Amino acid sequence: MTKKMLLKDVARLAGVSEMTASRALRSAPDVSKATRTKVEEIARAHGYVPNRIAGSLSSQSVNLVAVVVPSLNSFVFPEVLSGISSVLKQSPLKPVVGISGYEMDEEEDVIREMLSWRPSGLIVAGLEHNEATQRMLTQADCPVVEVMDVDGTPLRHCVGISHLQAGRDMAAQILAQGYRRIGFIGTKMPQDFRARKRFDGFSEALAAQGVALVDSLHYAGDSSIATGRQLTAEMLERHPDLDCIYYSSDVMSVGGYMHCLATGLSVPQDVALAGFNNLQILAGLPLQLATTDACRRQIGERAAEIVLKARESAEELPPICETLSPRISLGQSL
Amino acid sequence: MTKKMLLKDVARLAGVSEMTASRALRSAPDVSKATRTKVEEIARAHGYVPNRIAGSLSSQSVNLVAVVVPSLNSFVFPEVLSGISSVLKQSPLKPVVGISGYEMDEEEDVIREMLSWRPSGLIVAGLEHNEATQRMLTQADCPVVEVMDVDGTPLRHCVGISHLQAGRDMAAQILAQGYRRIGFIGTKMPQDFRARKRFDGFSEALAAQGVALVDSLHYAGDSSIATGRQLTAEMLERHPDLDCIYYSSDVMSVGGYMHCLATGLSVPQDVALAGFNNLQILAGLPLQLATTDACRRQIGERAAEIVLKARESAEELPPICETLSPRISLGQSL
DNA sequence: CTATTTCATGTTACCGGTAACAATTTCCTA
DNA sequence: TAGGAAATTGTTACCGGTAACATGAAATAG
Repeated sequence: MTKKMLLKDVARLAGVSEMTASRALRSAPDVSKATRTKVEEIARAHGYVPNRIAGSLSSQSVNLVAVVVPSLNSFVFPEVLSGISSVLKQSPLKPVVGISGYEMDEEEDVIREMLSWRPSGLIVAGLEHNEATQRMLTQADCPVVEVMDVDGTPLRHCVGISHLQAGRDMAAQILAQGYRRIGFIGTKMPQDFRARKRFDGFSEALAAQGVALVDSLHYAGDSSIATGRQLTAEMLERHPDLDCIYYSSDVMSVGGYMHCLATGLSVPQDVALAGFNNLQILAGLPLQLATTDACRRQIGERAAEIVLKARESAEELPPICETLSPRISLGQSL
Repeated sequence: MTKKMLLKDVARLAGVSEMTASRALRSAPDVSKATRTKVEEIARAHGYVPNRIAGSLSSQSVNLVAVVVPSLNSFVFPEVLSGISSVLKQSPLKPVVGISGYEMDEEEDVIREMLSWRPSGLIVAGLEHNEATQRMLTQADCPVVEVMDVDGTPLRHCVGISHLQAGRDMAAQILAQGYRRIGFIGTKMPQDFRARKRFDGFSEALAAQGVALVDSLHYAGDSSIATGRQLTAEMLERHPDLDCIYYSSDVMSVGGYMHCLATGLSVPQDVALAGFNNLQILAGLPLQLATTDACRRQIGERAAEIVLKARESAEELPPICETLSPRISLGQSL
């Protein structure tokens, strides 16, 4: 109705000072029941929406936690987010998401933008950042938690799994099952450091057993079922004798499985398949595909807990680095 | 290094006034090349991150566009978001996402929170909001665009498709193919108004041709391939003679297809399947499933364009309501 | 060489709340 | 019923920038 309701308008209408109105609306203590009710009523009736910009500037506190992830399409980050949200719900903090697009410079911009709002915490995927970003994160006056990955040097707090080890472990499983003619298919490979680490751990562990990768494909584009299928077809055409393919993501291994379904190859008899992440799309397939659970939800939860703990403690929290243990499930495809 | 760099610190170090430093960092006009360079250098060297809270309070402008969607898990909203982002990239505006969880009261909270930051625009999925939310949106002093759906009364601007019509159209296609024993499977049905509308349009159009739905399942939980498979199994057990199932989402129809693969039913000979959204997961399957493209990306783009246009125009933009035309693709499953 | 612009920089006030502290009122207790 | 603690409300200053206007310096004109 009216132009803009300000706190002073609410206060005037309620016949109290701005300060009292402010306290009433924030349900701060030291306001009489009667006054509080009256102020709240008036505020509601007039659709007053407090200006948090002013409030935050004055109180020097912002109830937001910045969360920076590479992408929302990949099926993997929504679950991290959901872990974060569920923990933050017990607090006044709210998550705000920024997308870095697997690009360090984009990440720098996004993080600068988020920090410029002085959030109460920052959760960022990955340990790899450009120099400017590292400076910002080090100097940020809020807790910073790097998540997903622990292979590297955390700036301070860190929650994740070792992707190198995940790659090695899957290699061990695959070797244990007797496969020897093995291929690897990955996406976003120059930019997705974690996929890269899995690849490194994987091929290293194979090599340690005297097994060389027969073929590997590093596709620059996004992962999708369609590309998984496409790349699998290509690889199997080049090497019809492959007995196992390890993918950088479940999305891709599902694509590989679709190729097998479409061409009548039987899994794992003709070719074994293994992915990574334990995505929801694996559930419900006719065949259970091998994968590694990346503990995504748990990572989100722990990261949020660290932010909360840091907020509560008076002095700066000592660095925390949590390494979670991903679980491999062999399913029926290995 | 130092505690907190403020603009005044940068200014002092550069030997200029705060105002000049401010202008230099915002690349405002009226600053000499030399001064600008110097200020920028000092700011960068000391890792100065401007305080946008203060800046926005003073300039009464916030370069953020609030985007409120029900969920990020459903595979459908990331693409809307991506349309929004791509358009906003040509402007200084940045999207900020909020999740309403298919709950009107949660939506109210999220929208209040977002509006309290005084964004330059608000894009919200759906036309259904509780009363308090409607009031807020009406009184908001920024352009508000309701997206995805046009079946209802937009508050002001609106971009979407008619889900009622989408349901009717799919019914027509299914009837045209000669199917008569038809079932429907939907999820989130009390809360997902758009799925509900498709169902209504669908059954209405069938009824108009004298065909009654043989069975329909309204599942409260989230849609997933696994539940799609599960519910399909249940429905086919109850009604082995069904010749076609229409799902509220492609995720579910993929689940149905998985059931058929697993049990040896052939699609569409034994049972025809149709979904909705034209999600990316459909690509790469051995069989192309029938679906309706919901124009998600385009919806995001147009919504963002409306926000930009409203921002540029001096007076308030007249209401815009754009109805996009979803395209059905029959694929090979009908 | 002075008057008039133009360009670059500085000054002042204010954005809309809230912390900190002061003042007032209410409520007890002796 | 006075005196003091407790509960409530008000006053003042300030958060960290930026708009608007004022000022000073350099450039162009006559």
